[in-house]
Amino acid sequence: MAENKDRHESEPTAALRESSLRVTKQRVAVLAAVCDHQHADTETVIRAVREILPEVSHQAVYDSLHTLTEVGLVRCIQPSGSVARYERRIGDNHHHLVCRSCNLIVDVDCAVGQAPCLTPSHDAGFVIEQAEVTFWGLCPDCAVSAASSGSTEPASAV
Amino acid sequence: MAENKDRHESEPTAALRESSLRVTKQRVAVLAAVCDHQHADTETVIRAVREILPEVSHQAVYDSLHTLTEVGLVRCIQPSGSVARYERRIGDNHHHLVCRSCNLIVDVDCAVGQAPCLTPSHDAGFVIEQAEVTFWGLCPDCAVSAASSGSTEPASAV
DNA sequence: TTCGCTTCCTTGACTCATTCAAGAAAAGGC
DNA sequence: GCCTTTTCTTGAATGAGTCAAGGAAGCGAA
Repeated sequence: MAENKDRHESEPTAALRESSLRVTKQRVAVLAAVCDHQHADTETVIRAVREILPEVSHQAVYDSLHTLTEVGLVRCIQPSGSVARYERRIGDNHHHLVCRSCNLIVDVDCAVGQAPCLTPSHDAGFVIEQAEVTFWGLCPDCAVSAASSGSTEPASAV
Repeated sequence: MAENKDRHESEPTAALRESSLRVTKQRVAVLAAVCDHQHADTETVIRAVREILPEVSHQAVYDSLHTLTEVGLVRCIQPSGSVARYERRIGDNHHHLVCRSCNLIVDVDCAVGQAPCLTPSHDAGFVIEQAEVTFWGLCPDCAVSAASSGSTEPASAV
């Protein structure tokens, strides 16, 4: 228990200090929760944090997530039709596969090296900072279900 | 006025019929509004529709937008942190430039021909149907403001 | 043109993620 | 340990979007 907690706290604590943020147990817990639950939505983060700090307010979690996003310790992604989701993997240029059926999100490395699709055919005069690529489709499980049920609809069971 | 209205109604009407949808004045007006206001959010569409049909309900606009999206007459996009936005240009494989400062959205053609970034380095077993690419940056106006104010912050004036 | 079935629209209430605001509590430099 | 500043708690509010029921309109057939 204790060693588990220590393992979780040491890295987030160091990360907070490196970013010149005050180290509060709420922030440490939020950062650890995002580490443990990749692509978690805010509600999942709140539940995870409350396993360690039962009395934490949802506002503290929202504030922490915003602050951590601002300094770049976590990244916020929001596929169409989804609430905000957070991930700890940052800095590398990776993108996301999203399952249309079960909403599973999976990381994928960039297809074309470091700066993948960072070159639109015509940039309309924009100064481009970042390319965000989302692949929509069916995850392996849902694809199998759809195939075995003989249609592209997600299968209910069997 | 009248000819303007006719010009707007004839194309949407035909499009609705081709998609086997009932032609209602609400749907015609919604489709025309999306044509006239590329990347409009729902509120903008409602306002535009009410210039023609002052009594239209917001629910009718929501329903129409959903139906039109379902049959593929319009496309719904939702950049992170933005509400749903709709566009009439569909079928081609184009992507979007979004200005971080003023939220302007501009279409860009696909960088790599027809199926641009449709090949992630590792597909994790997903059956991929579509790649959605969003380029984040600064539009020409905001880039100029930022440069002339000597920082990357959006300039307030001057 | 009228009839009748089906789909669509209006009305009004509701959900839920997210934000706002004010005061209490905690972090961290001295 | 003290004091200032930042952060957290509490509680209410906002706003995009959804749900549900009944009335209205589209459109194919007669």
